[in-house]
Amino acid sequence: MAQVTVNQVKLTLPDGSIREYDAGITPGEVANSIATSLGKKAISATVNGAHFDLQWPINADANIAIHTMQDDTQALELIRHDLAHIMARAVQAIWPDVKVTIGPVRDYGWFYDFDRKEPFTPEDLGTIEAEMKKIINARDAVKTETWDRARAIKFYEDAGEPFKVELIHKIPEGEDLRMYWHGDWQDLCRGPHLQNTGQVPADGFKLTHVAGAYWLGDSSRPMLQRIYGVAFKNRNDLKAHMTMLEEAAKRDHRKLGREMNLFHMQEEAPGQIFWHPNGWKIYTQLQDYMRRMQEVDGYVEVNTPQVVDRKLWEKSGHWENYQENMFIVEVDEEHAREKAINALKPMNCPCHVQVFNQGLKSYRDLPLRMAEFGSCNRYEPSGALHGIMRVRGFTQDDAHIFCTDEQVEDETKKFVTFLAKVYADLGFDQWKVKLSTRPEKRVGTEESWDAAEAALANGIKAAGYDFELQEGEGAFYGPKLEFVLTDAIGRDWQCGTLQIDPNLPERLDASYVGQDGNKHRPLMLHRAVLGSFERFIGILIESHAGKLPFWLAPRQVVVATIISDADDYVHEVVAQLRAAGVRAEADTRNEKINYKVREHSLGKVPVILAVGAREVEERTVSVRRLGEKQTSVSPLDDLIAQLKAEALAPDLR
RNA sequence: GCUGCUGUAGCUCAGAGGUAGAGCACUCCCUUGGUAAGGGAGAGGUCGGGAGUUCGAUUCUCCCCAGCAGCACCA
Repeated sequence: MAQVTVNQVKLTLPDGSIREYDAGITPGEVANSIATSLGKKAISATVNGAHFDLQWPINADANIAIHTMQDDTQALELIRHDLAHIMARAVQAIWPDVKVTIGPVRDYGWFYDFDRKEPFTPEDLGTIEAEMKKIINARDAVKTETWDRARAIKFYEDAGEPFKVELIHKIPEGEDLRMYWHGDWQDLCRGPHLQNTGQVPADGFKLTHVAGAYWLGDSSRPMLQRIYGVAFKNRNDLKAHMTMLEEAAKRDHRKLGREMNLFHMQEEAPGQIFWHPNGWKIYTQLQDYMRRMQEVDGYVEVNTPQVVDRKLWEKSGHWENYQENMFIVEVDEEHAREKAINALKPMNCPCHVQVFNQGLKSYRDLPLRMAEFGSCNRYEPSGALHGIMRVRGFTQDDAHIFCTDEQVEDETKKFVTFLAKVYADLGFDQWKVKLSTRPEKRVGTEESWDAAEAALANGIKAAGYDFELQEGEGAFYGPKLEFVLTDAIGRDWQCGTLQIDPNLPERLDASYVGQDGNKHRPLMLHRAVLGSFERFIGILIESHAGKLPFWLAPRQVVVATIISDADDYVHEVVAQLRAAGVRAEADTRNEKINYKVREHSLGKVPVILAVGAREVEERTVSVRRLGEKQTSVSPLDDLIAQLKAEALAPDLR
């Protein structure tokens, strides 16, 4: 008699106990075997670190942990992923001719891309939500199978789903394809999923908006319609999330910029900023601070032209590679001695090499750290513009460090240390560093890339920081570091950067005389700490919700009268504060103190001094700090001494 | 640049095929009030720009510009 042998697998549970099962056992069955109640509560499992569907077979010894809805990470991933499918099913139920594509989970929710002629309207979102709730209430079972490629392709060709067919062609040969069914609705999907649609909380999700998105992220491919949703385990979490978004919207620098009268922008100069006195005060304070800091750190400051002949841009390579982003200036023949085509500089680097190239440089001059608060203009695509964070006219706190290969690592360490000090001074403790390595299209030898990438990695580690790797994201000439801050609603913005560039010194023929008496080519490190003043100020405003630290606040003190008999004293107080280096203004308007306090509080003025008969009499002021309800009375001289100290920039304290 | 949405007073917004309205802000008057809006009066708009349909367009249609969300881009 033939003996049937079934392989056994040993599964190790989180408590360390080991159970044996027939190979091919599913996590669902394992959960049931542990306890019926666990079987009912189970939603998925982690098997050797991978997130497993309850229906997937386990064919080898493994560590296993069964998940329930109590496990937030897994529960939310499943809920959001199932909702992506449920939404796609709802859309196809309402509009059967819509083609489906992909629908991944993302922060707080998911999206799904559809191909449909007519645009989805905001009203459609409500219709889709209602249909989704029907599907959830139907509690349809979720089933999964693996299919071979040919069968899956045939299936999607018959179903008229061309995008799915294309996706399958992108999946490596030999891999089985996992098919999922939510009820009778089918999708190609990696999984895992919940076991029935009813496990998704019907009141914990919301469709938020529709937007275009290119198929496969490729702008030469068709544009699809992407519907975004957010989902949580219950209604309260959803509500909390929506409240958080409302709060974030209040910190939007575009809104605060208007309310605090910092700047404006208008149609005639898209992507460029009209700085008002208040906003410009922030800007100049920040610039003064950076200038002092850079001087201490061994930089020299230069200033270079705005409008430069195309000849230089041809030499630097910008004319060929960057022209579509440049503002081109053609000089009218009648006014020009010779007809010339110029461009507004999009970057400072070529000009800095011109400064470097004046006179002979020795190895003793290196590293040469050349800084400029360089105004640049770039013709950014219209859709990329965003408040003052992404603009067409901006000023970088730019510098180029001319140095030798051997100096790169030390310069990197020095720079990162410098940047960290600045960020800390400005109130940023949370920032990310990304190291972008060699891209496919590149110049230079493998050895030089090895060395450059290692120098950056070692430099940043030596400074005591960790980095994320972005493979293949470097510039064509060299690797780079990006220092990333986050805005009010969680969007990342690159601020600081450090890039190694052997290319531009070569193209523009920069050289120094080495110890050996021969000419050598220096490396160039492009670097910025804030990135651009415009973007950085945008981030500053959002992260402080407009309540800037005292030294940066454009309006630091308002001295407000309670009665008009206090006018003279108020003017005296303002004069003394100004003499002490504090930005102070008088508010002697014929309004009640309540009104004045409200207005200046909304204006984010950090200190309001109220003055009535008592204060005049006693030569004191009543002090109210922004955000505090309580007031205190202080002798005028004491307060002035205190605010004078507070008004100092961090590096001057 | 692409898809969709939006554009009415300084700001936030309502409105309708018959050349516009609110609140706040602004100006003036009354009020001198002790910590987040005291009262009254007044002034303020080529309804983003251009063309078309119509007796008549700010409203409907088309084109352009700008903004917003996302995608793409980001030397």
